[in-house]
Amino acid sequence: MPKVLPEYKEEAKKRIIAASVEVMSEKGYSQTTMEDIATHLGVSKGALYLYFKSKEDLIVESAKNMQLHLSQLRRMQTAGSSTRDLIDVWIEILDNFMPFDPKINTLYFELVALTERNPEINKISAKNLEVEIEMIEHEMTTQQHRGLIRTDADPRTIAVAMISIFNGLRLMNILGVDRNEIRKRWIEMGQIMLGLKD
Amino acid sequence: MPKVLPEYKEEAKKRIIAASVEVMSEKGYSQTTMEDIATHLGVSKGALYLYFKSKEDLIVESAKNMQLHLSQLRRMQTAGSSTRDLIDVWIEILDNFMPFDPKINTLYFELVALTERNPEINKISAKNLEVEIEMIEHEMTTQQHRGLIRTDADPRTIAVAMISIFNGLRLMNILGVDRNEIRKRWIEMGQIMLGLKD
Amino acid sequence: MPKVLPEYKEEAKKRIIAASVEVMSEKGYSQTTMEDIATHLGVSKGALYLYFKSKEDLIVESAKNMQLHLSQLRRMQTAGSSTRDLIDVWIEILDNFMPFDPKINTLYFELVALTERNPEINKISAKNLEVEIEMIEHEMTTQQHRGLIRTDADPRTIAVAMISIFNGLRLMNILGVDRNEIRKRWIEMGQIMLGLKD
Amino acid sequence: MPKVLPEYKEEAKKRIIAASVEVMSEKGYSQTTMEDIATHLGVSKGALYLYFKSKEDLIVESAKNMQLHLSQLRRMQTAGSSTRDLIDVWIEILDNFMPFDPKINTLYFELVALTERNPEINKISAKNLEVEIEMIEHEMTTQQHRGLIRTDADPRTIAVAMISIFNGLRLMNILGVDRNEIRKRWIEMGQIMLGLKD
DNA sequence: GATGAATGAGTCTTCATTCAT
DNA sequence: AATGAATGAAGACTCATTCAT
Repeated sequence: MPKVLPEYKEEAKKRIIAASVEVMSEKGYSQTTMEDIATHLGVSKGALYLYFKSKEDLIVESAKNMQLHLSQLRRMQTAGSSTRDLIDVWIEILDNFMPFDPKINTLYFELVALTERNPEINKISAKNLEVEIEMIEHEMTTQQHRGLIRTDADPRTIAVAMISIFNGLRLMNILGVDRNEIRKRWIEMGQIMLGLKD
Repeated sequence: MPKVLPEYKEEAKKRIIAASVEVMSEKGYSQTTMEDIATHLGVSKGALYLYFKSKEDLIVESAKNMQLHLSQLRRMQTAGSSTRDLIDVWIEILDNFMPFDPKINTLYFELVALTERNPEINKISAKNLEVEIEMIEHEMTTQQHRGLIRTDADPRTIAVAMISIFNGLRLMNILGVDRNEIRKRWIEMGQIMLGLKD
Repeated sequence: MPKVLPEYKEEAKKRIIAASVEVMSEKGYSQTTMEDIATHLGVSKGALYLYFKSKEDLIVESAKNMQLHLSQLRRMQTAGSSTRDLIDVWIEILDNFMPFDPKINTLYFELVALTERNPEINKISAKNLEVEIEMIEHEMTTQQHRGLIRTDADPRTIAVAMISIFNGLRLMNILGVDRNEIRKRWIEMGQIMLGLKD
Repeated sequence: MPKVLPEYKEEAKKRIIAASVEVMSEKGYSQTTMEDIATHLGVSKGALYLYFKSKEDLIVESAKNMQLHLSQLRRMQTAGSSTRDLIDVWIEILDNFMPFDPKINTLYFELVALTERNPEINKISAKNLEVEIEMIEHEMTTQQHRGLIRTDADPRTIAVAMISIFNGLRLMNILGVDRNEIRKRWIEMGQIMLGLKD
């Protein structure tokens, strides 16, 4: 009587994606085999194909999943208020969303790269990016009106700066730059961008 | 009959690396086969093994080669002088070193990712990055002494910002952000970072 | 609670065989999976194993089932009488037993082929064939005595001819020979074989 | 200097096809793996892919190859002359072209079946068949003019009869009918069809 | 130096079959 | 009786690598 419970199927997919991301983080995207993922989960290879129709499909879903982290940024934004120092929000963004494990950031770049050959996800990612920029831009506009940050800069530029710097620091993390160094520079770059220096 | 003339051998290697980068830009690193590269060059697969002892080896060399572009940045720096507006130097950096072809930037990320699993290149890249930061930092210090840029920021922070932003914009290029938009934001970010606003 | 009612079980088997033949006609024997058959029936794969202990078993039963069509030929024979033109009987055999759908004839050949690797069915089929030949031979003998067909031919030869031609025309159907062309040739071949010309 | 010598490549393909037909005759088309064929040839699996881009491709070529036997029938025809009894030509056709090995005939039917799902070969086979019919038809017409065979039958019908019977007898061979029985019936059917009785 | 040919380990994918519920 | 889920043994195909010529 019970047809496939969608919840169960979704649940299983999520677990597979999680395993997939874990293994890919460890071995690298192109070195990861279906076998690896299955073993990691303790199931048979065949089982993976009950939930994803191909490796490509699984990778694409995993990639979409990683994007989520990025787009969760938005939740943070509205937390900013006059009562808290704005720079604290800036700092929290790093602390909450930067995976300081180089393997994760490496995988992030691998999947972005993958994206370039897969128009479908490229579109999604591009859309996500735009939404993100607009979200931050909107927030910056608000803060400008409140007189809490510099008003001599296009709020969109500040948004683009924040995201670019964040991703640029991922790369530095991969290349071994120290976590504290990254954090310190992130903070000072924030002060400059937001105009909080002096 | 003398041993292989080193010059010739080096010449050949360079051509292979160039072909390799070209093909990888087009098809993606993990999709590129030795066959592809050989075909692109019009030689046999076997020939590649006369110059590189494995695919890994070839890729590593190709990766090193791509880093060059980045490290050429240094040449630019000393071009900055009081007679020219500093922002022009900043702009030239983008114009000269940003490959606006998403495929190239994608490959750049793929190779950085590759790096993470290959300690050897990771070390080299890390070293290159550090040299670069120091170079820019030194330049910024000079400019601060001349009073041409903001003095209320750690010159190393400015260096890190420049590089981070640059790489962050590579990602935006991959995700389809318009070239003009990127250029426009780069300029304004430069003005902010260097303290040239108003 | 009594054992499975044999009638029910037989009923179910028949339905599965029918579905199996249908699907195999469409996709070809070797391309047909248990999944296909189950889906076609709207049951689970596991259910098939309640009635057949293996795919091989199911196929063998399906093959036997197809042979039936062939052996039904016998019913026709006695229909021939002096009052009706014998050629009409000949024609009816084609009209009643030739499946003009190439897919069916293709499956017929596939199953005959399958037979060759399965001694069990091969024996059965061989037996069926022999029975058939004898049946027709007997009929032909009767007609010869009545003086309704040529008497200068071994009645068994006529029987073999009828069956061979019938099967040879299946092949022509598969290769796209037009239905009317086939029918027309069948009739003239009948006239020749039975000696009804002029 | 020597690019692939087409002769060599063709030579290799032929050997592979021959092995393929041999193994398929033995194990059946759908049970034959690339591994089987490679092993039979004493080469690696990979080698097969140097000559055929897929198993499908190899099978199709093998199928085409089998058709050749059929279409060689034409060579026989013109051999018929008034000086030799026509029935001898008829007999030679069986003796030369009927593979009395049930395995071969089985494979023949399997490949015909395969054909039905592959429009490309189906077209070729249909064309071959038509050519064959016309060839025989033409021959029969000639013989009719010479007064050597019955003139009260459409020569095309005789052609269709010959081919149908031939293929129908393949099936009997598969089902275990004795070689001598087949030969005997073939001869008498020939006499009837050609009108050589009495 | 260069190549055509061959290799074989590795990978994805399919599918008959089993089994707990 | 029936099913959803899982299994694992194949099997097609790829590709880095080797090597005789």
